Amino acid sequence: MSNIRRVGTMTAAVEDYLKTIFLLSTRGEPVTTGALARELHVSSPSVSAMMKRLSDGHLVDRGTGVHLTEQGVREALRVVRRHRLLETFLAQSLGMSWDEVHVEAELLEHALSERLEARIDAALGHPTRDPHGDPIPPAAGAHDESWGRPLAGTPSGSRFRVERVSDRDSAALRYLGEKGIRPGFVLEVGDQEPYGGSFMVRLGGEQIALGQVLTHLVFGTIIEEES
Amino acid sequence: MSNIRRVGTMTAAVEDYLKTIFLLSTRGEPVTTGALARELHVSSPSVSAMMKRLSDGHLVDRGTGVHLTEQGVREALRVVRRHRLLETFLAQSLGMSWDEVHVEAELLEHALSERLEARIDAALGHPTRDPHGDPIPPAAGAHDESWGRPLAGTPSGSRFRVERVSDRDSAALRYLGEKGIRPGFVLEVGDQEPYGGSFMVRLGGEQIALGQVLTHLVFGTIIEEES
DNA sequence: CGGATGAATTAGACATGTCTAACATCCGGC
DNA sequence: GCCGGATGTTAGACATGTCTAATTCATCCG
Ligand SMILES: [Mn+2]
Ligand SMILES: [Mn+2]
Ligand SMILES: [Mn+2]
Ligand SMILES: [Mn+2]
Repeated sequence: MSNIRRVGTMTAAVEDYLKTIFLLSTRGEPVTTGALARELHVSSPSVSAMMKRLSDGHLVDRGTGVHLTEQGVREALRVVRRHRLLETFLAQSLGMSWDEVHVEAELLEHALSERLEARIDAALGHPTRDPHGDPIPPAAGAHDESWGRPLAGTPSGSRFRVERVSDRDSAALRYLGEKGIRPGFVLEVGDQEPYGGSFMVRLGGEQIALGQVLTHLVFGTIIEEES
Repeated sequence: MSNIRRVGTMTAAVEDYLKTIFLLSTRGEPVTTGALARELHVSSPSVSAMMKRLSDGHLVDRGTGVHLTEQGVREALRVVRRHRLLETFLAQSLGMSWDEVHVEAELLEHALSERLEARIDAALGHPTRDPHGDPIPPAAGAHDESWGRPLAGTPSGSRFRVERVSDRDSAALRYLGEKGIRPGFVLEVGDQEPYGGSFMVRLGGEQIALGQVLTHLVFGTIIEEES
């Protein structure tokens, strides 16, 4: 009856699996039973069972690890699009902070009709990035999910433009947001303090010390010095 | 895993059953297995099974028909509140027409967190009526769900203020909306054409003929002539 | 009073999605 | 070449929510 399913076999669970497979693989991480179980907070037998279902439904192929089929990618992109559009909407139109929107979007993404998706997209002026800098897949056409390089390991003295910040860790997001580290801002990279200490960066005259964990959540590019 | 459930036993299905029981009973209709099956588009054994579960969970009592317990009413009101807040939001903030919002809200109502509910409520300025004139239950405190009287049977010559329009029939809503029949407007009631013909009303100088079905979807009060 | 009718429940099945416990398999190190 | 540990799958169970078919039960009518 009035369930949260849409076309054919697309349930909230299937959508979350597809999305997670997509994100893991575009991050270059191996897509294994274990990785999916960890990521989705389910047991590995649950993942095994779901992979069987997705495979039967021609949404994934199984060789070494799991790979989305063309149709699987298409469905995954639809979910990712809804997720990121919703995050953008919640932040922009309802004033939610960037560390709150992910959890909300995680639920709403499964209940968003195509019509409402189009309305939100239009109301926002067809945005291409969500509040964390994640690219929003277009309704139709190609999508580029490249991550740039992590802030970790950036050589001292370079200038680093922040492009994306991982939205997984809400507390870290809040912390980074307070420090002003958001997509679009440029950091002057300083030294890594010895023995796994803080990573020093400068933003608008302010000196900021970032713990190891944080430098692996911030992605962007090194700006070539225009001499 | 990331399911659409919230506290304890509250699933989308349970929420829809509670809401439907609440609406049937406040409309004064008998709340029977058959009525619920019809209303929710499920078989009667499905309803029987769910009534057993709700009864075990102390959400309903079963004597002649089904009755919500105090806790059942509380939960039902929470769902109705979310539904109507969402309808109001979709209409007001996203420009959806009043015949589109019900279907959307039917899905979203199960995925709305308390936090987001509060945001939407605040953004709208704590509205008390949804686009169809249905009262929005407050987050806490008493709620009045009275329906007024149907337009059908209103004596010729009286003035009738439209207060609520049933949101069940989308096509009828669109039609009524085009004619300008919305909550807040006052109709001058004319004659019922013979043999089950149209019901004639006048709105802002315009003569409108309403079919039988429509006059049972419009509710309001007769205005006492201020002489 | 007995049968037809209709409403509700019971019985039994299935799909989805999860779990734990047990088993299989692979791979690196010795 | 075998062995232990990690990784993954199978087996079996359970909760939720739905269905169809069969049964029960009350009621109404002749
Ligand atoms: Mn999700
Ligand atoms: Mn994001
Ligand atoms: Mn619903
Ligand atoms: Mn409504």
